[in-house]
Amino acid sequence: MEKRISSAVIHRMPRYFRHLCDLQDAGIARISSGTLADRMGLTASQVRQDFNCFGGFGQQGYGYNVAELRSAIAGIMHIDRERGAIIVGTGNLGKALMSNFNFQKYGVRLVAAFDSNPLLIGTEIAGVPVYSCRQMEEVMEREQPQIAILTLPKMHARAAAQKLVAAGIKGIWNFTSIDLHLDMPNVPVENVHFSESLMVLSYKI
Amino acid sequence: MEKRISSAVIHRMPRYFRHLCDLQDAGIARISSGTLADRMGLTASQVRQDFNCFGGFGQQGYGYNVAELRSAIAGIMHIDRERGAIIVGTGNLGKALMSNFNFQKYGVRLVAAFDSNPLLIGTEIAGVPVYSCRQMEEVMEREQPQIAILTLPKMHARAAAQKLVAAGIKGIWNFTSIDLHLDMPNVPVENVHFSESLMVLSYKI
DNA sequence: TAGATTGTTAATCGATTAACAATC
DNA sequence: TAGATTGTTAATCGATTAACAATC
Repeated sequence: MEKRISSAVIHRMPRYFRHLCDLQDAGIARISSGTLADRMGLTASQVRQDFNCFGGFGQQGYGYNVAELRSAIAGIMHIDRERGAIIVGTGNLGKALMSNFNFQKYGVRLVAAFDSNPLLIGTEIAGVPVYSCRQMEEVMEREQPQIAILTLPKMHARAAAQKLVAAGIKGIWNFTSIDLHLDMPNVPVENVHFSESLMVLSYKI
Repeated sequence: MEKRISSAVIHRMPRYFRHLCDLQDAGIARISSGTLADRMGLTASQVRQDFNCFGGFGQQGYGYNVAELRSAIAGIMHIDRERGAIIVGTGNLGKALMSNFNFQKYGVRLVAAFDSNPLLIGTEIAGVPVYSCRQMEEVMEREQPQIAILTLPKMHARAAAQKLVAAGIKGIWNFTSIDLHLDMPNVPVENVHFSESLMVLSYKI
C-alpha cells in the first residue's frame, strides 16, 4: 500500500478541483474522463490514472460524479478541515490577499495579521486584527495557527520564517522572492515567485 | 538543429536566473555545476544538461562564469530587451504589483494601467498613468505594449483578454482564477493561480 | 603537468499514453 | 442486453542520472 504519490499528480489536483468547482457551479452532475481531459488539455488516460492514485471514484459506463469527485479531492488535499493562518506583512500584497482571496474555499481561516507599521497595529483589515510583530508568540500561543503567509519585505523573510517555525507553525506560504526551501526541511514551504511565470511568458512570446 | 526545449527545462531557467543574481550580488564570480546543484537541490548532471540545451556556457576545469551565465539566461528568456506592458485592474493586487514588483529586472516597462473606477482615471500609480478601459485601443495604438497583466475581477477577465488580443497584445500574465489557456492558442498565457500553491501546501502539511 | 570540471553519450528511472478486459 | 466508460496492465516516451572522455 501507501504508494507514493508523484509530485506531478499532486500539482494537477488543484486544477482538477478548480474545474470540478466550475462544473458544479454550472450544474453539471457527471463527467467522463474524456470530457474532463478535453476541457483541461490532458488525456483521458492521464485523468483516470491520476484519480486512481487515490482509489476508484468513477463508475464504468457512467463516468465520475462531479460533486463526489470534487469533495474527494478536497479531502485528499486536506482543504475540507479548517486550519488557522496568519499573514505577516500587510502591504499592498498582504491586503490584496486579505480582501480578495477566498481563504474559506481552501479550508483556511485568517486569524491574525502582523505588521511593523504602528499606525496599522490595533486596526482591522478585511475583518482580521493587525498585531505588532512583537505580539507574535502571544498570538500564536492563543490561536494555534498552522499556516504562515509571508507577504513582508524580502530582507525580513528568513528571520520571520525561523521565528514562526520555532513558535510551531506547520507550513509556510511564501510570497517573497527568496527560496526558503532548503533550510527548514521539516516544515513545507510553497513559494509563489511571480517573476518565474513572467520569465516563462517572456520566453514564450 | 532547433532541438525543442522541454517545458521542464524552461521552468527551471527562472530559478537558475534568480540564484545566479544572488551569487552575483554576493560577489561570487564562478560556480561549478555541483555547487550550484547543491544550492538549488538539483543534481550536477541536470544542471549541465539544462545549460547544454542552449550551448556550452562552461569551461572544463573551471566551471561557469556567474555573470556570463546570468546574462546568457537573460538572453534565452528574452528579458534582456525592453517590452511594454499594461496592467488591467488597479485594485490591491494590481497596486501591489505596480509598486513592489521589479519589472525592469525582467525587461518589462509598465506603460499604462486601466481601471473602471472614475476616481482613479487620470491619476498615476507608482508613476504609471491610469486610463479608462474605454481608452484601451487608443493607448494600445500609441504605446504598442506586448504584455497585458490581468488583475481585474474574474468575471471581466475573458472579455478583456479577447479585446486585448484583438488589439494586438502578444502575451497575457493572468492573475485571475480562470483558465484562459485553451481559447486563444496563438497568444501565450501564464496563469498565476494562488489557490494552487495553497492547496499543495495544505496537502504537504 | 595534474586536477578539476565540463560536454555528451548511455543507462535508468518515472510519467504519460495506449489498449482492453471488467462492469455499470 | 448493448453501449459506455472505468480501472488497470503493458508499451512508449521523455526526463533524470550516471559515467567518462575531452579539455581547460
